[in-house]
Amino acid sequence: MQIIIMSRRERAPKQRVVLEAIQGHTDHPTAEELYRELNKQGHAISLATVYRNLRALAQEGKVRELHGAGPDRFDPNTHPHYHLLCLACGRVYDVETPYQNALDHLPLPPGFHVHRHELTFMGLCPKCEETASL
Amino acid sequence: MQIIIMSRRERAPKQRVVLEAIQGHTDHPTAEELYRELNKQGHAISLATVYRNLRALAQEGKVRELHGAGPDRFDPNTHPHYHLLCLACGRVYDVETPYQNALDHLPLPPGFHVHRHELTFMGLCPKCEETASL
DNA sequence: CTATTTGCAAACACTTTGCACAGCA
DNA sequence: TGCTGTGCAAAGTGTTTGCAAATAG
Repeated sequence: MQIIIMSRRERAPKQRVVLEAIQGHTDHPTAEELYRELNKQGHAISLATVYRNLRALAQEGKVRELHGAGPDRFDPNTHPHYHLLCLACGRVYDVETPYQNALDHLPLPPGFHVHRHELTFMGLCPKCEETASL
Repeated sequence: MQIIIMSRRERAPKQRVVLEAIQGHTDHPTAEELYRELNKQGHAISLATVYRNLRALAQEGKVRELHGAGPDRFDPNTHPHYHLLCLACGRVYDVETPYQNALDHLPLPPGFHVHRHELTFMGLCPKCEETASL
């Protein structure tokens, strides 16, 4: 059990708000998307603060940054896991497949050391598979 | 010795120059790096043209675009293969490991279709493994 | 002559930063 | 008081684009 005593207000309220917002997502939102969502919900917060807190949370290991074409996306799921990028719409989905530890122990040229790997499947999502011309 | 006969001039000379330049690399250069290299070698070419031709070559499948933190990188090796990103210096290396076809046939929720996958190992390169504080 | 390619500079998309102020200890 | 967090606008980085000039067919 944990007892939390706050002397009244908290230290970095916007960071908590950003973290809670992204934790409500499985769809890997961009900073801009979170910013718009928060303001729509009545939280007065600037885009710069959303960026600052997302990057800070990433440093602390509480969210993960995803790079690709277009703006960076953020993932509240920090467990090792994989993604599927829809080649038609650009959305990023989580993939349940267990982390393939073996891949981190493949033989490599001397001097190289693998900490972990990232695996992204490229394909089509249900929403796009019919429409797809690609 | 090489004898070159051209019917006079060619269609998109700068594109050929860009392609040849990147084909001389295994280190996944950025557009800026290629631009500087070419001009150093005496080819008058603009950065915009380097970008335009790299993107065009990518569409034609003659080079591959790599996204990550910082500027996009370009890879003349279009065969399916993997990369190692050095977490210390940011350089990207090719990894010889054979393409794991099995990964493209893992069970997924209905409606998802995998075309291929991209796998990036994160770790340290020989140049950084000693220096590494990370 | 018409279509394509290029350079240049401007525009653009995304992200970070300087600074002044507000909030908390 | 002094340190941290925030907003705002400006600056920064990486990339694309409009347009006119050059070049190819």
